Amino acid sequence: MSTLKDVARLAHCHPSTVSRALSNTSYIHPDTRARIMAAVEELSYHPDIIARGLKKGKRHTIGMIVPNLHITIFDDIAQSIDTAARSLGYSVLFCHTNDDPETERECLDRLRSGFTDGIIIASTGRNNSMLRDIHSDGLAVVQIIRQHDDSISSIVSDYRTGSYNAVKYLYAKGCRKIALVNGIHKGVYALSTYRTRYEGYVSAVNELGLAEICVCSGSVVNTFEEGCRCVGELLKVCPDADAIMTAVDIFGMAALKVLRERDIDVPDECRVVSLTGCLVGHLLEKSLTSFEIPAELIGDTAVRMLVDEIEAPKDSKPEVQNVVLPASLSERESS
Amino acid sequence: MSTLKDVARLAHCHPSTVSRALSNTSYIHPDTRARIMAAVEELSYHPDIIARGLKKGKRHTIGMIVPNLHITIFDDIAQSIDTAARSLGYSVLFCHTNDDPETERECLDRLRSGFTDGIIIASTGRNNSMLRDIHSDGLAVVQIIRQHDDSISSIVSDYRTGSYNAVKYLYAKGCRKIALVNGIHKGVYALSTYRTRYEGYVSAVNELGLAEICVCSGSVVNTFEEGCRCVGELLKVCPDADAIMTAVDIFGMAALKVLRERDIDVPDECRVVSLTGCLVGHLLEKSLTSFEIPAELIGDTAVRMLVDEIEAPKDSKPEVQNVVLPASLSERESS
DNA sequence: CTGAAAGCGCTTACAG
DNA sequence: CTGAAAGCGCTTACAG
Repeated sequence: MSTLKDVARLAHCHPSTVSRALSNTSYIHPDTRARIMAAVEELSYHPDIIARGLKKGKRHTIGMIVPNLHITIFDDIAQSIDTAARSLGYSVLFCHTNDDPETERECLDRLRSGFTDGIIIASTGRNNSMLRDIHSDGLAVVQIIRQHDDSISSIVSDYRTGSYNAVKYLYAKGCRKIALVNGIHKGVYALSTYRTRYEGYVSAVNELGLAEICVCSGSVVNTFEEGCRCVGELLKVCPDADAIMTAVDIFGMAALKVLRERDIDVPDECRVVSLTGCLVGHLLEKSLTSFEIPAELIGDTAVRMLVDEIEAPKDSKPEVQNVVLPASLSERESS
Repeated sequence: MSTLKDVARLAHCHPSTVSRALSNTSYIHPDTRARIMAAVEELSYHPDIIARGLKKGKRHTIGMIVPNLHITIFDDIAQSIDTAARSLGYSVLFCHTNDDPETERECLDRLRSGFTDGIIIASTGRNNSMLRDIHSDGLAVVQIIRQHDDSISSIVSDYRTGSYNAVKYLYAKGCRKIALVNGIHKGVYALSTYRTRYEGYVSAVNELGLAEICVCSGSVVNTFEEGCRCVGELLKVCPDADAIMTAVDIFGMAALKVLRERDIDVPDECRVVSLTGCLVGHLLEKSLTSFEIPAELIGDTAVRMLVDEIEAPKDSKPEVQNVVLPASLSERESS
């Protein structure tokens, strides 16, 4: 690992001259420049961007905190954040929390300690005051997928309308016993994504004069097994449900699995729709109708908003923005 | 963002004293310590770990370069790397390459520029000399899943044996027309993971006196669509194949899909086995028999090996280690 | 027990 | 056009 000094020594000039030559920040005599370039080559010198950041007060790194990658929308989001960040000259620090507030706190603690210029987070909502702290301490923050704090920018999808529309869509297909398998939507562990989906569902169902049939997960992490359990419970309560809406794809996959085991034909006897399309839906043997949340756009926009905030001069930070993107229906075999 | 200096000013002492108090590196008078702690609290001071690293020559950050998260084993590996790194006090910088050598080069260039103490990479194999350069420059490096360079530690699975065993397994089930849908296994874009699988397949097939039926993907990134195309081609060449082995799960899913479209019953008329289990297999409507590669163990071990190398004193770096882990058969509905 | 100084690898006014 | 100095936020011998 050679340093500026090493290059300077080899090129017979001052480190500051090397710095200037490499950053193209002032005119350098061609001979000097040539000697410097030769030395850089010879030592295969790579400037230490972090040390540069120390001086400039920038790290060129953003933190990304997501719950979990496995068959969730977050794997796509993570990739699009990485791509967008790289194109703007930023690196991304990856943390996953499994939606455990304690882990989340740990991640935030690290990221605030000089590692990043800003943070993109899909949070549990249980460390809001810490997040505000970090934000007012000078780090840029953008919430994605879940908005827990009005004072911090966010970019989410309109889950309520998605859910509402899903009921209407299924009703139009002739379904009259439309069930919802949801994430946790009440109590301390409730997430707004599930609460709003529940509300959208209830309002549509009431409007149409249908019965409310809803099973809510008992686990913070949405697993396949928990999905199977919920669908099983649902079919106990309402064995002749003719439609199942699931909050997330992995629950949708659980529904397809359980219905197949019970020899209930999809979609003829029971239709299945997922409210969070994460690209897995169209790969399934029986493909899953989903409301696709625009993962790539969310990642992309989040990075753009974050970097805008990071790079704005201290006295003219951009205003808090709360972006809401619609989900779009992808109709497939399951409905 | 308050600094050591701010704390010192408020606590009426020297910054170096604050530093010592916080790092517990020498005895501090209780009164002084109390004043310091109060100041830290009041300013909600968080030490800048990166600046600390500058002085100490450590970043406490590792880079992770993977091809692609989406329905691959890399989402599990990424999570386990994150978990293991965090537990050892390291953060992880995330990059994905889509197996594009140019992107990979870009990622390596960033990571070597002072961002990390070491790199975990599932590489394309087309930037080996750069990787060696980085390694001899003093950064720790560990290869995962794909080993392209003997001089750098690695941790992979025994793909050849996995593939060989899969043929034997299918033969024992009565299959006699066993096909392989592989990733790119020859030419400049070939990866050893696919080459060795091909070799294992060929040697088993020869041993058993069966015909070789192999279709190889034409795309660097293993997509569902390409999988479908390959399976389609395979069924043209050999319409009565009674077993399909696929290099990766997403090809396995493609096989299930195409066979269903053609009304070929799985497993009665044709069995399907994936050679890279990535946890998606058991979530499918018709679950997918897979050779499970121990993703968690790989991530975990990779971090441990990397950190060992990072933290070893300069004159006693650990020897190059090439770890090979077996894949284990998870028998499911598709076979 | 604690202060003052030097230094990690860089950048950037300030001179000349 | 380029050198010398100061400084980013921290740590750590060295004194006292």
